[in-house]
Amino acid sequence: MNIYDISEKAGVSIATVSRVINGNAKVSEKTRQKILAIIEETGYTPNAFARGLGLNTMKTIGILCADCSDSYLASAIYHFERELRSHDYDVILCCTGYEQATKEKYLNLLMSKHVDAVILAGSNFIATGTAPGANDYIRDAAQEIPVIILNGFVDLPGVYCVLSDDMESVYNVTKTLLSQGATGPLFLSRSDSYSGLQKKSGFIRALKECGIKDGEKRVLSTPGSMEENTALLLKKASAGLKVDAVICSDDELAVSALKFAKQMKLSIPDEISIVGFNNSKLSLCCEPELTTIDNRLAYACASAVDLLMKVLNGEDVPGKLLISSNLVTRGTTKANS
Amino acid sequence: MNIYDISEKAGVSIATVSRVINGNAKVSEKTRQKILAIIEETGYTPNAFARGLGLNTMKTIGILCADCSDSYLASAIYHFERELRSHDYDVILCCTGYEQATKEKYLNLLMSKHVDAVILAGSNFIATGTAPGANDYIRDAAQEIPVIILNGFVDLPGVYCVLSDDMESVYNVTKTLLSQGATGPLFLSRSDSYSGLQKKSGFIRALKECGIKDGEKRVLSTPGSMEENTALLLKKASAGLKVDAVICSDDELAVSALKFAKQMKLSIPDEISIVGFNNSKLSLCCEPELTTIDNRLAYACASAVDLLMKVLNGEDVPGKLLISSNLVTRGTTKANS
DNA sequence: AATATGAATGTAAGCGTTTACATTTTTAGA
DNA sequence: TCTAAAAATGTAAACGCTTACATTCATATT
Repeated sequence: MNIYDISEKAGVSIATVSRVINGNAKVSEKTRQKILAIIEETGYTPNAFARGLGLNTMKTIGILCADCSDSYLASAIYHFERELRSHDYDVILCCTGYEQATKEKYLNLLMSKHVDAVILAGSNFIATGTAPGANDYIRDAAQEIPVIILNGFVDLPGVYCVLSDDMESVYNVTKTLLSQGATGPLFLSRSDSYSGLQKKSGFIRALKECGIKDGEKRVLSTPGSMEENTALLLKKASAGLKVDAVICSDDELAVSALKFAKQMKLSIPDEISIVGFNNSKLSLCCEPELTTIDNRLAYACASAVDLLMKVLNGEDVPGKLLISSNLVTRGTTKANS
Repeated sequence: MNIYDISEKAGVSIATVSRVINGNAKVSEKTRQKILAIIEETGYTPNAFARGLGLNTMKTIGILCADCSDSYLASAIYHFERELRSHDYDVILCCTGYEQATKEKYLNLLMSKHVDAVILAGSNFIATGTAPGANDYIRDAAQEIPVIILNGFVDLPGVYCVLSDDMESVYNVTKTLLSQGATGPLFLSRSDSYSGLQKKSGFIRALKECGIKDGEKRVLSTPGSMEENTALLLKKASAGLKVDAVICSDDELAVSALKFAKQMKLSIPDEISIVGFNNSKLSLCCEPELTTIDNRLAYACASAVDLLMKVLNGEDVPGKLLISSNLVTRGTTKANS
């Protein structure tokens, strides 16, 4: 069943059928109805390949993420998909893992499939080290199609970044904890991703303003499993590091901190405060429930798609969009007076 | 940059270039190398649409899931994507939500994009009620392309189901709990999905074998949020229902049960045992950590993709593949003697 | 050296659309 | 009623590939 079959049944040319399908050219109401009826009746759907060949677009957006089983990224993908589909775009998904070479490979793969744009979900796509040209693969891609980055920032033409103001939110919550009397604040982070660095610098700035100089020493980067994280905290504490407030770069780390506090028999939040990040489901599963920074992912994703649609429409948009976060105060911090 | 450019540079015909690209026909080693060098040098990638048009396949599998932010489904998608990509297939993702009409709509949409097969991730794609023809949309799709169902079963030609043996695993764990002396077992479930029903029947069978007749009364279906679930349990308990063992159809429900136990000041696992399902990250975040049924999702997904590849190769494969689960015993049940 | 055979390569049709341009039909104004 | 302009429709080329079939070239056999 192809466009010729339809045109034959309708007694018109394929051009007319095509025009009805695409709805962008004039067709008399009578023939339009007739053709629509036949399409309906036969269940005809245009061949997407042929269409793509002709138009050189397939209304498809590529999403790259390191690991879509990560709850944060999974949520991001969920929101992206919903938003994009509401604009009639398909989503092709690519989980790259965390290796640079793989990221580049899959980005190129998506490019070769002629996606209309690509979304890099997660700040890990941005190299933060000093390796020169580590972000070239993004620059190259952006020369051909729009590139959207969620929670990362690089200043390149054709790259549009949507990020939560992590620095600000960590700064604020740290200030709050310090003002509540904390003297042993700690920042627990997973890696030096772009957003990790942002958060860290917010933390350090807050410390500095309160007269704590060697903030760097109060930043802990930790590799992996919940157990390891808890163990690391225990080790530091037994080595004499005072800990009465832990700000974490995600909720899972906060759970590690929670376990640490329980093992140290510290009462929460009186003797120790804990703050998570992302307001994930996890934050509701703990005892007590986690105070956490809600970076409004759904809103960020919707904004990103909005922005992308404008770009695809040729409108002028800024290369950077900052989304403000909310602190959700629950059981692991003192109520603010 | 297209195949003509390459053929010109190489001084051969486009057919030869095509043969080199596809590697399925004989080309002399000398020309092959020459062409490969030019492809490498120019960075040429074949146009996927044109290719699709010619082959009527785009090496793309559609994955339908209700909600990819659900941690179980997110993991499933992650594993599917990895496996499929290792076979050089792309994944186009579709989150349908839980409404029947939307599921059908998106399935049709994927069909119209000429995906090579479609994976329905999650038992919620199977109607368990008595509505006649509720699964017709699956039957129709399966007439055109292979349909893989994860954790659901319908007996239809062209439909291949990969499921964990939920009935068996719930039966086993229930028996164990009963043998450990539980007299107030409860099955906590989210809805009457296919796998929900399987689990339920395993529970009831175990009860029956131990002389508990009205097993149905010990099955609780609960709608939604963690709070509501906990509240429901509290209500039942205060209405006099004895509860000393809760088997849950997912880990999140188990967390609700955990909260219930804590509020009732029941000691875990001495006065109450709790069993979750899926062995998700959540199960490690609780205090104590959850005993949970590991349905070996990664293995199931890999098996499903294996099976799919065979189907696409025209090999004969069974329509049902059962994956056995493992009980992971942690802090919420007594160690088995 | 002539021929048969098989390997390597080329030619051209086809895949199902979109769309610029050409043609026909309709409409409106005189 | 005739004509000019506008609207509707048709024709055919293009998109970039795959592949059946045709052709050329190399090799082995006699």
